[in-house]
Formats: sequence, C-alpha cells, structure tokens
Amino acid sequence: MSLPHAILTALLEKPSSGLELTRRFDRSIGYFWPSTHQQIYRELGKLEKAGHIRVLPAAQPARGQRKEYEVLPAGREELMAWVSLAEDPRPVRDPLLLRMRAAAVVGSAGLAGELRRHLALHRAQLAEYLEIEERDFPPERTSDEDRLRRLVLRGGIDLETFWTGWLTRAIDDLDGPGS
Amino acid sequence: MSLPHAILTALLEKPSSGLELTRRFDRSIGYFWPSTHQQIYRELGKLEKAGHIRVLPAAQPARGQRKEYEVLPAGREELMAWVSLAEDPRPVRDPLLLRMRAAAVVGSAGLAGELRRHLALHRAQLAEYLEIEERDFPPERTSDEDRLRRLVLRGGIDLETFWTGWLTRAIDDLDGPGS
DNA sequence: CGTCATTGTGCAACTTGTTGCATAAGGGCT
DNA sequence: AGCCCTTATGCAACAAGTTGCACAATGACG
Repeated sequence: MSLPHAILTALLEKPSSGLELTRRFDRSIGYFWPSTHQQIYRELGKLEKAGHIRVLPAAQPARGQRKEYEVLPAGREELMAWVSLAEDPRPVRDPLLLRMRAAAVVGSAGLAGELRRHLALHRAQLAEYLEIEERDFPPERTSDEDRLRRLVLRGGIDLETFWTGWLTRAIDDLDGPGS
Repeated sequence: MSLPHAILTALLEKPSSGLELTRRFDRSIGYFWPSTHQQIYRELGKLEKAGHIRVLPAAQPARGQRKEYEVLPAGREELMAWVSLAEDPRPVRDPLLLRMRAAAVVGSAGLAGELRRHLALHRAQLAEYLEIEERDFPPERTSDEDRLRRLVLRGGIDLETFWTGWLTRAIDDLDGPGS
C-alpha cells in the first residue's frame, strides 16, 4: 500500500499531472519507490475514485489532454495516518545474496564478474546521492522538513555504502584465498 | 525469477518435500528470499513440469501424502547458468524511507515511535545473525562452500548493521534538536 | 469406534508490479 | 494538406507474491 502514499506525498509538494509525477519520481521519491507511468495513472484513478485527490478545474479532460491533480483533505489525513502506522519492515529479498548461496552449491563460476558489476553500479548510485547531498543540503539549514528529507537521503547513502563495502570485501575474499 | 532457483538450491543441498522445504526456508534461504508453502508448492509443480526436478520414487503420490523431490541434471545446469547471469540489483523499495519523506510534508507525528520499533526489530535480527555466525562459522574453516555461505551471512549482518546505525542516528536527530 | 489435532498438499482469488501497446492532441516540416 | 515527433493518458495481459481456505492421511485420545 505504498505507491498511493508516495503519490499523495508528491502531489502535496506540488500538484501535477500524471506524466509530471512520473518524471519527478525518477529523480526523488523514485529512488526508494520506483514506479512507471502506467502504474501511476492507474493509481491516480483509484485515488480519485476514493476521494483522496481531484482533478484541478481549468483544463478540460480529454484523452491526451493533461490533467492536473491536487490532494483533498481526506487524502492528507490518509497520509498522516499512514506515517504513524505500525508497519513492519519488508522482508529482505535479494537475488544476489541468493545467487551467492547457490554458488556455494553449484560452484562460483562467473559470480565474481557479477559482483564487480554490481559494485560499479552501487558506487555510481552512491556518487549520485552524494552529489545531491552537496547540492541540496548544504550544512546548517535545518528546518524540520529539510532535516527529514536529509535523513532519507542519508538512508540512501548509508545503504549504498553498505553495498559497496560488502561487495568489496566479498570480491577480495573470493579472489584472494582462491587464486 | 528467483524463487525457483532458491528452491533448486535448497533441493540440491538436500532432497525434500514441500513442507520440509518451507521449514528450511524459514531458517536459512528465507532470510533473504522468504516464501510461503503455497508459493513453494506452486513452484515445485512448475519445476517438475519443466523437467528440472522430479519426485523421488518409493513414496507413491496421493493427496496429503508427502512427495520428496530431487534435482535433475537440467535443473542443476539451469542454476549454474543463473549464478553467472547479468542481473541488475532490484530497485530499492522501502516504505519506511517513504514514510519519512511523507512526514516532511504532513508532519512527523507518530514517526519516532515507528523508528524505535523498527530499530528493535533490526537489532533482534542482527542478534540472530550473529548467533548463527558464531554457531555455524567458527573461525578458520574455509572450504569454498563455507566461505560463500559465510559471505552471504555477512551480507545479512552488514545490512542489519546499516539499519540499526541509520535508525539510531535518525532517532537522535529527530529527538535532539526538536525537543 | 468416532473425532480431533497435526502434518501435508494444493486451489482460487486478490494485490502489486511489469511489459507492451493503443490512442489522442499539438507542433514542426515539406 | 500529409507526415512525423513529442507529450500525454491509459488499457490489457502477464508475473509474482499474499491470503484464505479446502481436502486428505495419520495418529492420539476418550
């Protein structure tokens, strides 16, 4: 049940059309809840039917005609409730760890290459996050909203740091004693 | 496409019935690819039809009668291919980060409690992993298989360490300057 | 003997996310 | 006018995971 809330959050920050939302997802909320335009349109429809958002007047709706949505009070309340909800962390589900486990059974041929490839990807993501931090969060601007947004970004940074660290050690461990 | 491979891995370690698999998942592979018995039965059916596994003879199959499966050569080859496959990391999808982001917009009431609750859960998971490490991986037993399995476990440990660290800092940051 | 809990297998419906494609308006180019 | 590219909305089919329940065999208990 996260996508509708992600959309509500984005719409509260700024009323938008479906495609605009999709684009903003790509460079902010999408970092930890990616979504395609198809899914977003589908969800916008549901949210509208539920009375959580509505189409801004001014633009008449026709197919291929942009529709701007804004959040209604009911939507905001729904979102507030969701923030304080008790919801357990999702179970980890990681194919790379699984493949490493499989490699313990059928041999690790080809695995090291994958580890290096993933390491490069995670390093790139980490660099991207660090750039955003530098650009959008210069030291000492601490409104409540900024503190929270910065914490979220820190989460991303720390997560990628974990991956790069673990992958580096894993590659060393596989290469080292083996060859 | 990970669940079938998880099952192949588990069956290679030891031929099992559906329920046995489910139980072993709960305490090993399931740590990073959880699955229910329903899903496992469904997937066993598909794997059998694909010729990757087969029912061990000896026990005749009837509803409510246990069926032991074992991996066929084709299944092993499938698994080996999968290990070296190029497969990108799954996109991160984390509701807690999303909720924190939402809190930046609608206020962080109730969020701190959730952070503390998650911290406790991650600490518990970390403790469980550390216990397994101590029990199953005493220092200096380095067959290739053990090295790989230990790396996987290390992944889990490092991941939970990331969470506990980040959550601790986040709670401090929210509590501290705010009150 | 009946029935009741446990073990084991499995179907069906639903939700969420993915992939591929269809449709429509508008602007620029020839 | 005719064509094509971009912007924009959206449907449909599929894949994967979740939830709830049904059915069958078996052994324990009264």
